Amino acid sequence: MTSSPSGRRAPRGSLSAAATRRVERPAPLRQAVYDALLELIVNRTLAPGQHLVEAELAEYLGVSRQPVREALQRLQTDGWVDLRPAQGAFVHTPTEEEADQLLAVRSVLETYSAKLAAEHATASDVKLLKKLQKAGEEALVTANVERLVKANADLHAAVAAIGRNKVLSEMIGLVDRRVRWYYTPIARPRSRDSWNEHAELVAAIADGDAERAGEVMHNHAEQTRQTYHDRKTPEGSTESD
Amino acid sequence: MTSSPSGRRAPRGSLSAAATRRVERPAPLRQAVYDALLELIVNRTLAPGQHLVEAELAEYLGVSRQPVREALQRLQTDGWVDLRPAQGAFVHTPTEEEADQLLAVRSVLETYSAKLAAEHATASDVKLLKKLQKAGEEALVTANVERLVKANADLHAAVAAIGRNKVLSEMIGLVDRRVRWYYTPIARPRSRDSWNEHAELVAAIADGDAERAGEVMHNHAEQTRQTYHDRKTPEGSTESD
DNA sequence: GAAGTGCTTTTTGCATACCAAAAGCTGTAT
DNA sequence: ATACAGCTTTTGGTATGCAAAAAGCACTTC
Repeated sequence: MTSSPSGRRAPRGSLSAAATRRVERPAPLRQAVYDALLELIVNRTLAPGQHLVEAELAEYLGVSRQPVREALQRLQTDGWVDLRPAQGAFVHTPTEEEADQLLAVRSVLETYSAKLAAEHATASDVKLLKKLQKAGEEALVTANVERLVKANADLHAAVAAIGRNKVLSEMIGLVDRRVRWYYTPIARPRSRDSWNEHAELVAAIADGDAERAGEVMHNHAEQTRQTYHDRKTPEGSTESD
Repeated sequence: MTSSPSGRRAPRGSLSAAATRRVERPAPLRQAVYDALLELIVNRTLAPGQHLVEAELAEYLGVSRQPVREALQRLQTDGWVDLRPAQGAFVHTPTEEEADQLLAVRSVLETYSAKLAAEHATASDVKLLKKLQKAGEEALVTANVERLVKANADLHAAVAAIGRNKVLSEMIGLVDRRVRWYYTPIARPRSRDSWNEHAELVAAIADGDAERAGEVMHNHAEQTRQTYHDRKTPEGSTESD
């Protein structure tokens, strides 16, 4: 029972190099499961409407039902799956209405975020933004959709972080991820305009012009919303990848 | 998909009077536990910082650990408790910074909500608002804090509902509840002003004046925020502004 | 007496097993 | 075929066990 001298925990006393990192997190399994399932949902491996059976997921992921259940419940509160009372989890099927509402909320949150960013941005913040902007424009020329989407997400996240409002950042993170899920399949043609607007946004933030930053972001978000609407009624084409 | 006209919705018996009620919900236990714990937190039975032991809560509530765990995890994602990796749940301790951030987010969400309400309000919507306004003013004369808080919450929720944006409503619900948790203990002196502003808001919505409704709501929220700040600086404070 | 040390206890996190109830499916009798 | 009955699958919850981590305690040592 009390075997081995395995109790050689890190020295409690003079921490010495302890400052570097907090050792290793036990890495809560449910979090890993959550990430895995979210990935599967976002990349359409698990299709909207699909029934997710706990036991299957558990076996597939090599864990027991418990962490799967907990992950599914969190996925529900974040809007990725629907938990029907006695039937289990189904991948959420986004409706047009819901997408529009999400885009609207995103618009107001991001607009505020841009204002805050303009008010708080330091020189190094601006530097980071310009770096991200450049990365985005490079992705633009390679026409790599995945990279573009990521660059876009990174820039928006950076703006939110600069605003120094964690509550806001977190919300934007949640909303944006879902919006991106809906929007990604049709994101192609707007990229160029989008990054021009980003450039304008970065400039406004660099100038510390909150009013203008907010305005630019608002227009940016509304453009996206408009694009979504224009695009959504061609024919039910499932263009995946 | 579900639009198949055949509607094979299991007609087990010809429904008879089934239309009235959806039978009885199986009543998901974790939800009941969630509600119970939230109530205990909000009314300060469980104090901020307190360590919540799964087994204790389970016994206290007469359920097993599992639903308690699930409730605690949802309480975490909603910001009511902190789940420390290997130590369990602690009632969240709100910081001044966080409260302010929450108030700021609430402000922008509510402002948008008011605009939407003004755009969408029907005659019966306005009627409801006026009813709630009246209820609030009655609570005002009785000086019953609890009733006042509830009336306030009801009115804001009604405005959000009128806006017809579910995503927004839900978010406002989450944010407002937390704000109220922080704010309730100091809600006294502003009630009168607050309800005057509510009256103005209702009037603007009734007129369908989105611009004005948004403005009124914005001022209303910012006033609340200001009150919160004024109140929490009794003596020489370290204002980081 | 103070400080550092190991040991025990507590609690979480996950696995496993089991069961009742509900929803879905299937097969059979009429 | 249709309606009914029974079977199967799946959830939601209980109970239990256990490894690992944190906290608390007691004990030794200086």
